[in-house]
Amino acid sequence: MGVDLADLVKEIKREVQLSELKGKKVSIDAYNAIYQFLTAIRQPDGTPLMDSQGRVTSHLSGIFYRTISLLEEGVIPIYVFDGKPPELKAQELERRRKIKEEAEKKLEKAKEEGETKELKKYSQMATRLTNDMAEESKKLLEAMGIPVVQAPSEGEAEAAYLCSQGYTWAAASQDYDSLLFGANKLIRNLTLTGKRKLPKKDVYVEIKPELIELEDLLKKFGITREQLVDIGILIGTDYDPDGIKGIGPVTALRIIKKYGNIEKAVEKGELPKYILDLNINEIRSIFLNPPVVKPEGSLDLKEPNEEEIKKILIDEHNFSEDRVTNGIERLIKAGKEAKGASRQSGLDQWF
DNA sequence: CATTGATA
DNA sequence: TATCAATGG
Repeated sequence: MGVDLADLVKEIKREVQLSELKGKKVSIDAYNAIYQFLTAIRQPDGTPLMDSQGRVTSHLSGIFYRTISLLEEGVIPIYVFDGKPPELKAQELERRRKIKEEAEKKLEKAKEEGETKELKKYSQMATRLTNDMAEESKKLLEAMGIPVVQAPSEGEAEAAYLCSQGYTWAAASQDYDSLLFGANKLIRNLTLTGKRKLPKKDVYVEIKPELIELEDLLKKFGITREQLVDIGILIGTDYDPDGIKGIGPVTALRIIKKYGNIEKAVEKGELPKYILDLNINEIRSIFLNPPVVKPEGSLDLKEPNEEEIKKILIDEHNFSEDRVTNGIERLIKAGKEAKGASRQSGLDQWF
């Protein structure tokens, strides 16, 4: 979910060519990416890819092939995994859990009635990202020689930190929260095919990677990051999911620009008093001063462990040997070239 | 979502 | 060689 800044961001976002990212590192919110794979990589009837034991493998397919393709484009992905969520996220997590439960019930019903459309819709809604999936994704990436960072708390916060400290050129996620966490650059729709099907119909639309620069956003609206966070709180974040009733991005922007911050706006009677009970300062702190860690290793590509990749994908999850072997070949070749491109971009010399 | 294979 | 539906696990 995350904060819905679409209406504000649309003013300054721009398309970005994958070629512009050549030789650059990008920190990727792993949960965000994996979840995307789990919902998107499915058969027409909504069934995800599964191994012979019925375990879902859509995420492994997505990670394996997309990572290789990114590397072939010269982009070096750094996957950042979530740690322990902030206490204030409990309500949002509970809300999501309930939605999943409802979706599972509706899915069972759709199964009985054999409604293909409903079946697909609810099986996507019922998608869960388990710990096992995250751990196995991490293992696969490590076997591929791709840098993995374990965040102490929110992965998105860590990915933003890596970007703001220059470890990565940009942070990739579908959520705008990255901007509140301080990522200088956010890339949305970091995909290769550029095709995505619309939720309802079987229509495909062109989806191109887009770049949003924090500085452009703040300049455009004449606000600080602190004020952007206040705007987020009014709209609603994972830590106050409902936001303030009746206040969307435009109103929130107007109010914060006019009064400077939430407290002043409440004081002047522009916002209801109950907002002050929302742990505003704690939410601000989550975005402005989140728990993050310096990456342990070098964030450089390593030699792929061919045997380990094959063990995970072929032996344990029934991937086609031909496809995996071919993928590993591409991976090795692209890895070497990407390293070269990284050296040329000069980004490495900072460290 | 990404790749493959059929089609022209 | 380009396009698109089918397939992947």
